[in-house]
Amino acid sequence: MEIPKQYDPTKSEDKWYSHWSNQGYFHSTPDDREPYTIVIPPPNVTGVLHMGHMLNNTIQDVLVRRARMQGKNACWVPGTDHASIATEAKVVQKLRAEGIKKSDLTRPEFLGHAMDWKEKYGGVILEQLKKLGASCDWERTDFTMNPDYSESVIDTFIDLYNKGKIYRGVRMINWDPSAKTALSDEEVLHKEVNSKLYHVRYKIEGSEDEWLTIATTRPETILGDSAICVNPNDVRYANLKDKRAIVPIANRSIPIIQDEYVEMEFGTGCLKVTPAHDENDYALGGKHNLETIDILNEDGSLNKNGLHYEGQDRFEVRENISKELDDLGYMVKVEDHINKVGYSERTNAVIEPRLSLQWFVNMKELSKPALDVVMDGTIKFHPDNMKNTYRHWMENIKDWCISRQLWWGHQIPAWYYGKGENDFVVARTAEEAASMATEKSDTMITVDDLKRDEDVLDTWFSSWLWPIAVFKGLKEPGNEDIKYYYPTNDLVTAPEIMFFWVARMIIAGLEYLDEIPFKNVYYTGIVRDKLGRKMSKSLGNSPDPIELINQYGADGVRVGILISSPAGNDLPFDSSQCEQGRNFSNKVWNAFRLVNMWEERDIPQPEENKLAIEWFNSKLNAALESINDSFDKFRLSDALMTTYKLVWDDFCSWYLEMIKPGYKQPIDAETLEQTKQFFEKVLRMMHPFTPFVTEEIWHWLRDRKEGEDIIVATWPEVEDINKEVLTGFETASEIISSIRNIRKQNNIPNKVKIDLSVKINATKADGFDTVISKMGNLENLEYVDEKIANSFSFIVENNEYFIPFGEEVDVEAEKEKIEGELEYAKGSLTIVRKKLSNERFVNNAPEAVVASEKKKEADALNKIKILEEKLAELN
RNA sequence: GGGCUUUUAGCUCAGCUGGUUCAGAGCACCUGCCUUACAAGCAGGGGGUCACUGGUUCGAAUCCAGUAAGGCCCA
Repeated sequence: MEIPKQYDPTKSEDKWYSHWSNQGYFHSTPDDREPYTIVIPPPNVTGVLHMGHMLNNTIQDVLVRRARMQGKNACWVPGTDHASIATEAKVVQKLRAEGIKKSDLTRPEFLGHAMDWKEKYGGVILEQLKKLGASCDWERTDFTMNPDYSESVIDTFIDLYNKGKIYRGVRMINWDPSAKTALSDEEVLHKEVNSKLYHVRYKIEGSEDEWLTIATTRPETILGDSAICVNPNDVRYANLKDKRAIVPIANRSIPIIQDEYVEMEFGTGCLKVTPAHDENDYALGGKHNLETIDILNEDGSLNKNGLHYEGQDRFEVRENISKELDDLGYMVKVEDHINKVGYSERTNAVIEPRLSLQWFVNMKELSKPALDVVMDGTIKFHPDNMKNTYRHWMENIKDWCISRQLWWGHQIPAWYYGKGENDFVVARTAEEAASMATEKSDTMITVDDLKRDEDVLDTWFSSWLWPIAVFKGLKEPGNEDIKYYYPTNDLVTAPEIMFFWVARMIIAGLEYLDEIPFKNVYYTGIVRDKLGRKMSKSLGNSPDPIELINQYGADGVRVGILISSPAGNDLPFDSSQCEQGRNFSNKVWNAFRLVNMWEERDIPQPEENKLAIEWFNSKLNAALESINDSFDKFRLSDALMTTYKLVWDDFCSWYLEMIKPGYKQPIDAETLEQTKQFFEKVLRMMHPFTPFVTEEIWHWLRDRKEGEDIIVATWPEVEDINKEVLTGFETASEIISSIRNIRKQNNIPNKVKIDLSVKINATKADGFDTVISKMGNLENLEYVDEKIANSFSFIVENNEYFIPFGEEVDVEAEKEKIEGELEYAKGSLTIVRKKLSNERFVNNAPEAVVASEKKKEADALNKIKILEEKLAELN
């Protein structure tokens, strides 16, 4: 059968993926084997696969496939999260396009639309993962709003509430005026922006023409001012004590207070205090008992406290009011200023600090044990230094705002029966709530009297249960799955998810199962483009992963993405890396074509083949040992690079060339069999990285029975490594390279056979002569006692090698070359002698080091002698 | 402003407890080759004051201090 010269991924990828799937290799059920479990960081249902997912899931698949081959019961649980804000925004947008307003729908109607949307689009990303080769257990695919999962989320809320770890209260929260919901601190991104610092003067109450000047970046909030604050140590403003100022435009009188909180150096040293719209001001307001004047509506426009600006957007007002202040003579000056502004992670709207009644999780107590298990190494972070960031956050943890003013999500199970702040109960069902409310209020309350909290829970309040909930560990405590698979082994995620998710999963795991959720956390880097920018949808600088797969094959992309992505380091991505990956597949494919075309014959095994086999066996095992070590340390790109070099350099460039029979010549049976076994081993080692091409070749290489697939083949064991053979080969390869060099420099074609004479000066190195003969295409290899006149020569380990001159030889060029080498040898001699003449070195350095320097000296002297003789001969 | 972290070849990175893996790898680049598995290839080659300054040491890319420039997180 004709086998194409180039490997075509499109012919094998879908075929093998469905084969694996049909054979049930991805599915796991508990048994006697050691489990190896990964839960996928659930991608967002609104998402499409981007390069970050590619990186993340390639890593997980590599880990899972290797574990499976190691005989572990590998289970990779996939799924998605419901992504409250993002999904609700998408659905609202879609409905709007159809002419439907969310406000015209009832909650159940809206949720119906949202669920339809999820059914239609929510699985896209999981389908895309299949293209990548992800060996997830699809039968276990979960979703954070599946009925069982949802019950666990609600139960958790109720439980934490009953334990007093969830409370409801008025706090300053992050308000997203676009999504019209509260956000947690983690969902706010702070960006540095060019803005302005407005210097505005306020008249001192009761004075003729006495003023104070404040500096603010937000002049629109002036209408919500309830005080001016100065530092009591600020002599400039000592005269303002106990006075009052008049807010411009609003013409309200406000107190001038003193507090050391104010930085004297910043701005003018006078701070306007707006307790309703700034976290720090809110604290000051509480301390000094100030009025709280809220000037904003939930959509970011001004309310009636905004006076004639009512209804205008906050940013319009900023423009307009600064003009008005200027017109009225209040604006002293406007300076350029760089400050940090918070943006909504999801909608990119500028966040408003807003005073609001929300639900919170008290994090102080919960976080303590979660900090400990990371610091004491019970859970390992890769890279390790991520621990520092984790500790810093955990030690400064704030309460977690978990309510969101949205419909898509888990509706908070709180039921209100009255107007009072505490007139509510937390319960699973309305009926339960009614009886609890009756008891609490001491009056008869029915289901009809109750109003359920409108809000839903933060999506992360459900994803933090992921490693437990996918195994129904809360719904059916102690079931087979949770006992077997939990704690999971490794979690692979991005560093920015550490607080959103990693920390909270650890908290939930310890709180509910009294056990960590995973043993290792591998933090991937951020995928960046060539210019170092983070790949993002908005920049449009991210290649479409599916396109890449079509172009280079899934294997090629997997290699391309892993070849330079050490844990925790950013991954500067360039599609040329995928090209390298594609080339790698092709290389192996062609190695297979070579082996495949050899004709087996019952002939004696040549000496050089025996040696080649012995050498490659040691080489492979040495590489395997190093690859295993890299895997253990989660250094996947190192593991891949070692594999890559083993396959390309050692297996293809050296081993196959060493045993390759002459053109149309047969190969002995023993060598062929051994070679196939080697091939199978390297394929197995490659398989986690390049699953498709290895499965394809695996089946070409031999006839396989049902179930003999590489995906379930065993990971090779490290066997004997013969160090002597390895060093012997090193020397031989140096000799072969030197021969090739001489050929090249003197235009001796590779086809032309040449003679090589060897003069042993030191120890005779190795038994690689047959290999050298073959690889150097030698006619004769002989040992001599005297130098060979009229020959090219080179030195390896103090032994001299001679290749007789052909007819036309440039003696001058040869002399020049030798002079160059001589120069170099003399140079190294002076360096070594300088070292050895330093008494303190000789006296203080360890013996071994001194001895090695002495050997260097001897070697250099020897080399100089040989070269000088050679030169004399040429003259 | 606080914490963490990085700086080694054109690019991306290794380099463990200071000294024979000490200046390395892959890619890119240059020069030959369409040699019979592979031009998605083969054989060669060039390229680095290890950010800077000082210190410790017989000896520093490696340890210490400072400086500079980047990155991340938090305020």
